[in-house]
Formats: sequence, C-alpha cells, structure tokens
Amino acid sequence: MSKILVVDDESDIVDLVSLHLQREGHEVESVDNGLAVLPMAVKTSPDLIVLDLMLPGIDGVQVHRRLRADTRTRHIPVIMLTARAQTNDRIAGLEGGADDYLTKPFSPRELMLRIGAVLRRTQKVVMLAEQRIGDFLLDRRNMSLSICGKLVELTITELKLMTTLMANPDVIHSRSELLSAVWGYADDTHSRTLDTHIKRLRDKLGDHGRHIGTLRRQGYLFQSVVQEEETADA
Amino acid sequence: MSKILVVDDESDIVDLVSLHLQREGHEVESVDNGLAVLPMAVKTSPDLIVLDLMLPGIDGVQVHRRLRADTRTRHIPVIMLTARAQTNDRIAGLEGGADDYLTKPFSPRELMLRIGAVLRRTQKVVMLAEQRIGDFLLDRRNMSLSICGKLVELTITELKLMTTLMANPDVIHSRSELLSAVWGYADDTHSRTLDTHIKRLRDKLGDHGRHIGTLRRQGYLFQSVVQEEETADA
DNA sequence: CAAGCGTGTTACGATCTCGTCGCATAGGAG
DNA sequence: CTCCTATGCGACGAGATCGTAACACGCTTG
Repeated sequence: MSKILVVDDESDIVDLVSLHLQREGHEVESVDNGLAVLPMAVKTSPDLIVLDLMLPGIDGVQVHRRLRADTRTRHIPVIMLTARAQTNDRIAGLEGGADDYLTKPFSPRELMLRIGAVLRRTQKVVMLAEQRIGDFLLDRRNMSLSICGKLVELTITELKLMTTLMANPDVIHSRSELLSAVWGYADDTHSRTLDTHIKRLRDKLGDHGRHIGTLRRQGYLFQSVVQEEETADA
Repeated sequence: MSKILVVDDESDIVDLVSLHLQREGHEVESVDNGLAVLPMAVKTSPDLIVLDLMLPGIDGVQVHRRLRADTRTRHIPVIMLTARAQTNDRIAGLEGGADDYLTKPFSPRELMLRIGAVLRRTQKVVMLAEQRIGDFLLDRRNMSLSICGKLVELTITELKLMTTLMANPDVIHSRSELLSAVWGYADDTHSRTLDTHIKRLRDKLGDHGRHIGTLRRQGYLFQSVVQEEETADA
C-alpha cells in the first residue's frame, strides 16, 4: 500500500514494527543510523517516516531538521518516537513540523493506528509518467504536453508546476503550496515569480477550454471542465 | 477563534486549560458531569471537545460513544485525556474515532499544540467538504456556490459569511456573531459593513426561494425553506 | 566570446476586494 | 399618522492582489 521508512537503532523495535506494517500491506525500509536517514529517504522516497528521537551519534531532532531542509524529503510526513521523559523534544518535534509522535513504550497497534491516520491525512499524490486530463496529456519523460495532439515542450519548472496543478484538477493550489512543490519551501509572499511562470504556462497552453484559473487570495487551479463563457452573443 | 468544550471533574485542570485556551483567543465552555456533556455539546455546538476519560459516575468512553451516536455531535472532534495506565482505553479511544489523546500529566503547551493540530486538520476536512442545502451547494474548495447548477464565485469574505449562515440554516445569527465569525471579534455596532456584505451576497444568490432573511434588531438567517409570510409567534 | 535558453526579479499598471459614508427606505412604537 | 431607529443600497477610495513586459544573471553550446 504505502512505503514506510523506519528509523531506529533497536533491531527489536524495527522488526516488530516492520512485521505489523507488512501485515497491513505496507512496504518497509529501515535504517539504524541517523546519518543514513536522509540519503535513504532520498533514495527510496517513502510515503512516511517513523523516526526514533533517540539515536546513537546524532540527535533525532537534527535528523528531522535535515529532512525538512531538503527539498526532496520535505514533504514526507514524520511520526516521532520519543522516550517518556523527553517532553521538550516532543514539543520541539510537533512544533518543528512532525505530523505526530508517540511515546515509548507504545503498543504496535497504536502505532499502526497513528500511521493510518497520518497516511489518510496526507493525501499522497502518485507520480505517474503520464497524466491525462481530457485532451491534455502530460508526458514527464519527454517534458512535454500534448493538447489535442499538438505537442508543447515544457521547461523543467513548467513541468513541475503543471504536474502539481494537474495532479489534483479543480482543486485550489495555494501559492505557498505551489512554491513548496516546485521551488522547495518558501513563503515568498511578495514575489512575482510564481505569476510569471503561471503566465508562461498559460501562454503555452493556448486558448482551449481547459485552462489555469486564478482564485484571488487563494491560489491557482487547473480546470478540467470547460467553463461556459458569457460571450455567447456577438 | 474556536469554541471548545472542556469536560473534566477536576476544576484545577478545567481552569488551567481554560486559561490557556482563552489566551489563544478561543471560547471555552466546561462541564464536570459526564451526563451533561451531550446536552451541552448540542446546545453550544463546539468546534472541539476535550474529554477526560476518568469521570465520576460515567465512563468517558461511554460519553464519547454517545457523542458519536448523535447526529448533532457526531462531527465534533474529540481530544481525550487519559491516565497513563489506561492504554486499552487509549486505543479504544483512537479506534472509536477520537481525533487525538493525551496522557495525564500533560503540559498545557502540549495540549495547545494538539488542539491546534486537530483544529487545523478538521478545518481542512471541512474546507474540502461541500455543504448542501436544497439547491444551494456551497463548495469551499473552489470558493463557489452553485445554485441549481449555476456557478457563482464568492470572495473570501462572502465565503466566510455564507459558510456561517449555511452552517446553521433557519437559525438567527446576530450581528455580533457574524462579525465575530467573519471578521474576528468586533462590536462595531454602527457600521454598515455587515449589511453591505449581506447585500452583496444576496445579489449573488439571485432570486430563488431560499434566501437570506433579516430579523430586525436580531440578525440574519439563511432560510432553507421557502417562506411566504412571516408568522413568528412568541 | 557570442548566442540562446531557462529562470528569477523588478517595475508598473490593471483589477479586485472591502470598509466606509451618506442617504433612502422600511417597520415598529406611541 | 409621525417619529425614530435599524437596515438597504449605491458610490467611492485605499490597499491588496494579480498580470505582464522587460531585464539581469547564469548556464550551456558552438
């Protein structure tokens, strides 16, 4: 179902958690070394990371920070495992953007429930090689978009932007969401960069029924349905 | 910001939690008797319930079950407070639909964080949901309202206002309530701002059976039923 | 080095949103 | 009926928000 990266130095825990996860149909990767987390996360790009805060050598909070700092792992939800006493770390974890945490000792069943909740919460977007909405066919391999058979080449930035928009058509993607998805984390509120790329995309898309709509103060969306214009009479 | 119902028999905890919640701008109601929770929840319809599992007389899990069984309280998220030992109850709580839980003793700060998380989470769910009353379909995702299939785009302010009105149709929303819900706290008694936005909404709604009614000196309401004459008797 | 391309930034104008004002109007009390 | 108050409503302007063109910078290619 989902791929989950378990980070813990105690092999007992890893085995136990892995067993339960696999029993629910999840795919499991594991790491016992804090320094190896980021590379492994980049390599396997899991849907969720279960991270023990108490790791030998490097602090779990540090690991978490690194995960958050890297564009490639920033979006991955993290569930933290903390010892009972580490209240400060727990709070730091939640504030730092952890999606949930659990105090040890915990029951596997409880962890499963929390994992299920987090996975449900974070709507996972599956990246397919091709994405089709009506006449729009986005081909990530060729970095191109064919509209009614006509081929339009996209740059890498435009591709990312279009991918994000088409992943959830008819859904508002806020500026910060788009900035985060395409450029990595940024709340660059007063920059016209996003607008500029939206315009460049719009220019390339041409004037068809489906287009990129603006919702003021909310964001942009790719409209899968042709909206009726009120310019019926000439 | 939000209305929160705190259920606990220990007045110390209630006071502490209330204090912190109010400091963050939340409105707080409290109950110390498990049997009174459901009526109170129905009456005040809070955005969130903080429920102690250990209550005199009635089991907290039972209370939770009753809340879930009632249509009027079913959607309200619940954060449970449990003693450390009650692991079974904790799991029962999560499985039963509690949105989160916290083991006593807890730090107020931690509770605040969890409350914030749950509110953010449920708010997102609400944002994704559509609200339908008769032919009126309020789509929060697209900031639009479709009436008999016709799509009307709303601004942020109009959306908030319409959301508040449609959340409880046929219920009078006082001026101060609407001002508070849409603009944040305000006792702007002699301003025409609210009227103006009500008018703008009315214009966009068009002339259908359902409309926004005025109750002089009392407030506004969204009428779910076509009303020919006002025969309000007291 | 020159040319082309992708990208981010800046500047500026266009458009939209929203609160306020002034006055019109309606509805109830006496 | 008259008066008084609450609400309805059009218009206006400040500020927010967005679209667009032009430019600057870095990188690659020849």
